[in-house]
Amino acid sequence: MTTPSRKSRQFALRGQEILDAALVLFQSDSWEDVTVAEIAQQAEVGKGTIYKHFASKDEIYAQLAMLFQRQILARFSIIDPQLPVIERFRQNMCAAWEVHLSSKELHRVFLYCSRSGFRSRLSPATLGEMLAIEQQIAQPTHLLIAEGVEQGIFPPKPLAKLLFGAQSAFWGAIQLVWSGYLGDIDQAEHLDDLTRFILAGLIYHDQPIDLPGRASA
Amino acid sequence: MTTPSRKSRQFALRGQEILDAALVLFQSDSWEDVTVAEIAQQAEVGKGTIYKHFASKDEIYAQLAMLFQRQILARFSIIDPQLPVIERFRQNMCAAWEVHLSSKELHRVFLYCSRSGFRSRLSPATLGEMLAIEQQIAQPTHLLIAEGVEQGIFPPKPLAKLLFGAQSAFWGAIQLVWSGYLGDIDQAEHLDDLTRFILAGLIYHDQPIDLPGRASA
DNA sequence: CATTATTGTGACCGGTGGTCATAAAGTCAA
DNA sequence: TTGACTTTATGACCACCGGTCACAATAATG
Repeated sequence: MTTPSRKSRQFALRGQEILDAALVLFQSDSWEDVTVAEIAQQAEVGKGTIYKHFASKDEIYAQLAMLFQRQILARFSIIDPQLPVIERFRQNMCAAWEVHLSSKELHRVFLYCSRSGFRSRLSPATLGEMLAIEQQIAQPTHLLIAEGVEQGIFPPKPLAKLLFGAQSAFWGAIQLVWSGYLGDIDQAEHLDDLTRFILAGLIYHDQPIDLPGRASA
Repeated sequence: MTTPSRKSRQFALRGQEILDAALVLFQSDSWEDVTVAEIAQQAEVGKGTIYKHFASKDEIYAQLAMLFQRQILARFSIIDPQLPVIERFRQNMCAAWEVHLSSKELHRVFLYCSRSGFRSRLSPATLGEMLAIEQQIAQPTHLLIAEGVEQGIFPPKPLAKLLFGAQSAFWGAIQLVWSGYLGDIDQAEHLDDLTRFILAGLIYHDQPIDLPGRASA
């Protein structure tokens, strides 16, 4: 039982090699043009072999995207749960941000797989797997905001509403920064600004109109 | 000069018909699978004709995306410039939101064309055209925030920083809402939440940590 | 070693975006 | 009306892609 029969271990290894080969080719800027045949060549296997390991090219993308998601999850798990809510929130964002920074290839594939156009043509099994991981990723933030509401740091609004804003801003920022529209400010500063923005959006979510004591400026 | 020679007018008309035909087919959920041959059939022209009007299939996507952008621009221009900053900001967001709501097809194509993977394979000419429109779209928000800073409504931070948060949140929200992850709340409520969130993020951008007087809740 | 089960392979297929020689249609001077 | 000439329309054709499958190679079993 602990022995997946030696042969199947080697089989699994081949699968990894194929994913690795794909990732190497995806470093190129024209990564969307990489063909299955090229992946096969890079992995030193026949093209048919690829389809013994993955049902489709999209499945390769999906597996890489899930690898990326699991990296985020792993990065979340090392955050000290004793820290105050705001600090944990900060570290949470920083963790996700860093993972996105850590591998341009995985980041790109992840974004590619996040489009609903991609998901709609994914097999139900793989789609379910992805959604499950995504739920795991969302949970820490979910709990964090709930805790913040309990402690009176965030306004007592429905969780869904608070999450919506925070998620939107983070998600949008990731895409904006990596799309290269804005090249001047560096990444770390972006994260700091984003954190400020999101925390302000959460904390002052119910009182945006009464201006703070700045009208004198 | 005012007469583009009758013939060329009909030629331009054909181009429009092709775009219209494409848009009809893009209503389908599997719109990414629509082929050039199908568009030709829908437009009642030969496939080769399509390539007399558009350099590539991507060019068709791009033209539709730009149509969408021009709709946003038109919607912006009817906002009363006399209104106070915050109200104009609200209407600005509402305008963009409504355009996104108004046509699922155009919205989808627009998102598709926003991916950097798409832009990188676009012809420099068309890309430049798109960027120009995007700059026009961004300008009202840019000016609005600058005005808000002048009036002391928003903190005196660099425009780029304030814009970054606002843009991120809006962009992310659009994608989140339309991806169908969250199905319960209706669109109008989403917009209201988002507006609150963004305004709070802007107004309180520099003082997120000193908690407001709510710790009693 | 023979038998069986599993994994690897590349020739092959349907279909796609894109091209191009040719046909059709329009324009205009005489 | 005609005929020379320019612009627009067309579908057969091409290269290439993702995906399949009959068969070869290899490993496990007895």
